[in-house]
Amino acid sequence: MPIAAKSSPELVRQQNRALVLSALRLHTRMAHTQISDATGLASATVSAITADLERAGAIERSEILSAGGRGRPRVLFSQRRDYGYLALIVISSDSIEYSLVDYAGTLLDRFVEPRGEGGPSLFLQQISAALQRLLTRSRIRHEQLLLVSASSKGLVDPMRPVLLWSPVFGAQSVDFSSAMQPGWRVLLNNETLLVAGALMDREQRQGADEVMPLHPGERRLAALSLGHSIGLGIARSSASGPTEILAPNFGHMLHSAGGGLCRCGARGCVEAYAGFYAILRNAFEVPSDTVPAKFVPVTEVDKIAIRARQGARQAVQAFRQAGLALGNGLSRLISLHGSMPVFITGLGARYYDLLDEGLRDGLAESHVVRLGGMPELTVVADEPSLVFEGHLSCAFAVIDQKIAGSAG
Amino acid sequence: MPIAAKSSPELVRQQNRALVLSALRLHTRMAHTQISDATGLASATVSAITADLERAGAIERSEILSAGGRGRPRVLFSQRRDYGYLALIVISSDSIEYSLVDYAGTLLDRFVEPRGEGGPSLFLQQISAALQRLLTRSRIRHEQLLLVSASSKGLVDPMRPVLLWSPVFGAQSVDFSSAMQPGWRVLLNNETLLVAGALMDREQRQGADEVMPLHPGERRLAALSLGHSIGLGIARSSASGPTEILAPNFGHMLHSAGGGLCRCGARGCVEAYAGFYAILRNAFEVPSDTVPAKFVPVTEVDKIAIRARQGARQAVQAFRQAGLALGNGLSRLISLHGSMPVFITGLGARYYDLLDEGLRDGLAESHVVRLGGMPELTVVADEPSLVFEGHLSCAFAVIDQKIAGSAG
DNA sequence: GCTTTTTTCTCGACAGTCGAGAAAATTGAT
DNA sequence: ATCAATTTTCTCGACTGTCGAGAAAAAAGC
Repeated sequence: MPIAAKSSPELVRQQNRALVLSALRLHTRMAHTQISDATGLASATVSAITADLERAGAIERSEILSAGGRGRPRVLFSQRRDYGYLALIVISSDSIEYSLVDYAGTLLDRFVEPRGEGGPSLFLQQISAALQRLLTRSRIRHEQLLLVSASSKGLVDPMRPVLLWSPVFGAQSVDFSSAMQPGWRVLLNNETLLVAGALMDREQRQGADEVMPLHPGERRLAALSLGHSIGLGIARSSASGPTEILAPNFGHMLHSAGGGLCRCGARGCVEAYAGFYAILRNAFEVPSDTVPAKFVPVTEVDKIAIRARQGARQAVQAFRQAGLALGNGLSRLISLHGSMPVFITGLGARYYDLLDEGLRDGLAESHVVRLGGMPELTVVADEPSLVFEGHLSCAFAVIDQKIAGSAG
Repeated sequence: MPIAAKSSPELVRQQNRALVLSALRLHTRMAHTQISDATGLASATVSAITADLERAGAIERSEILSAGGRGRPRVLFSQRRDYGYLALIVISSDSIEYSLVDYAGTLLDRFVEPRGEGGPSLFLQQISAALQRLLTRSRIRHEQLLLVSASSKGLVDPMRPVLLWSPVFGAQSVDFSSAMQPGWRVLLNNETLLVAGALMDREQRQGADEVMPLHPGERRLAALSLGHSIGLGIARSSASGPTEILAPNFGHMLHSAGGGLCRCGARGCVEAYAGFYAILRNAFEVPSDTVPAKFVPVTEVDKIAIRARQGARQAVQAFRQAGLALGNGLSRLISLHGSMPVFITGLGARYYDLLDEGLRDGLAESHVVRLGGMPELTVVADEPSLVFEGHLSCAFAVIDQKIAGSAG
């Protein structure tokens, strides 16, 4: 019931250890004095903490000494690459990508498997076997795996690693913890949530080129991923506490009551207007209560886009419909979450020229936008890299937190 | 740029002082041992902190000793009523209520003024004069006023005490800090936000009848205020950090693109279907692009409700329309903020029997509700008390935070 | 080889929490 | 009355933190 938890000197040390680790994550190599400047901690405190972390095996002194200038040469600290390893699982509708990453964040191995047939339990068995393979290929022992980080489109339980709804399995929930070896911790996040996290990370990294110990204040952004399905992630870096990221159910938020039939079985979802299958449906004037296509090759949508760019009325309309649905949806997002810049990504971002007008019109209809102005809309390419960055960011945040807590 | 701020022993003490103050706020009178149990702090620490706070003049030892039982009698700590005072301003569309409250939270004085004519600057002058009167009537010196806490319907800047949009002044922004004497701090919140805060407080108070130092985990709720305009507040008590409350722009979120004309000038807002004027408009089959009535007496809506309860088709439809708009809106809230119980309050809550069906139908249309189930819907009476409680809760949180920071 | 310069490291002071036990104050039994 | 029992409050020393200052280290320049 206490409004806040009690505090103690041990917690202070924990917090400051985490602070040092996060600074090191940002700059990869730092000297004693740099750490002190970046964190605002006194030099003596930095000494104590780096000693802790060195003893715990998480960081090490680099051999490379920074040359130039006179005076005692700096000794650089950096993460110990072999402190432990991280397995990433990027799940898409037709394949699964597995990656192995060391504690310094460098990619060691990667392979892609086509996604097998069958229900959740077979799916989890496939993943379990692939993880096994990932480790044996690089001769990594089980205990060295710090964390497994998985991502998928769909709705994820914010607390447990359970997929509550996904394009492939629908409402059949998938519990990833059951695919893990005993002792492994697993993280499951929505894919676009990771994109939002990565974008926020990039912004903060950019803002902190010069070492600045100032507080950034509140900062928010949204990532909108366009494709067969529609994903949205929000990142909020509040002044107090760590940045918070969430993936609301944007794609299946109600766009228009009693509207087009969606893959999820409901009617009028945003996705039923802006997903690839919806664009296809509208472009060919198929009745909007037609059961959606299971899968639409991008080349099909590309064809419609070409026709639209040539001015074909129905194709133009299909994209405009999609833009309007997205714009109305974003206006609701802003109504309920406040204004924030929106970054548009995913396969569908290549049609942004066709979506833009409808999107802006859809936004402009609402009170908040008329009042607070149009949010910044930016197209950002290379979603896969963003997903990768997001995985690292989330996973290492968890891992470093644990190190800070245990390393005494 | 640091992901989190650095920590230090001084901050620990600050945090723990705030903890003790909040415990005292909850239980009003506590003995040394009770404080220790409730906060989880060691007895010795409690001694040090109570000494601090006593010296600062924020708390005092009660004369009343708890009788019964043997052993050394407890000495009870409680807030010093005359530590300072709090002025509350509750703004509604036709009047303004001023209240004076002491540091223990008891109401000392209250009066209501009809709201004058004129623009923002006259409005602020009126408030300034009334505040002056509030203080002189109770012989309170300026320095004894710890905080001014104001509330209004409409959209409030989350950082500064500025009303960005209000039913009366529209988009003419009103900066409350300019109505304050130098040195006064002012808090401005949306009215329904305060209701949400108060409801969350009640829940936590209820859960903590027995002293329990356990963490409550994440808890969320929404307050929906029905009336001439539609207000929504969300309270989130996360495990880390204090409970967060926000008032998104729900009433003017887009309900239906190109729909009924709203007071705000936009089309298709939730309010343009569920506000009193909208119910009136629909009940009399007035075209939905008619400029809304400035003010609708409740008795008018009461009459429609009576007709609806007698089965008059058009009246029933008007309430059903309102219910649907609210239901669709809440489904979007849940899509973007996750599922949470909704508490319905405000003058319009008396028509809940007429709204319920449309509301549930409007909710049921969406994917999230089909997946996660219908949220709990509860009607809660006596909105003014909730607003008052919310004021106290927010204001004292700020005040106690400052005391914890400064009392050395 | 010595000074200058820059960085790292170490030491003592200070602030905070905690557990244990002393001190205080009341009840109840002798 | 007096004294033991009981319960609460208070105090003291141990421990863990952070911090500033200055010592120690190590390279560059003269």
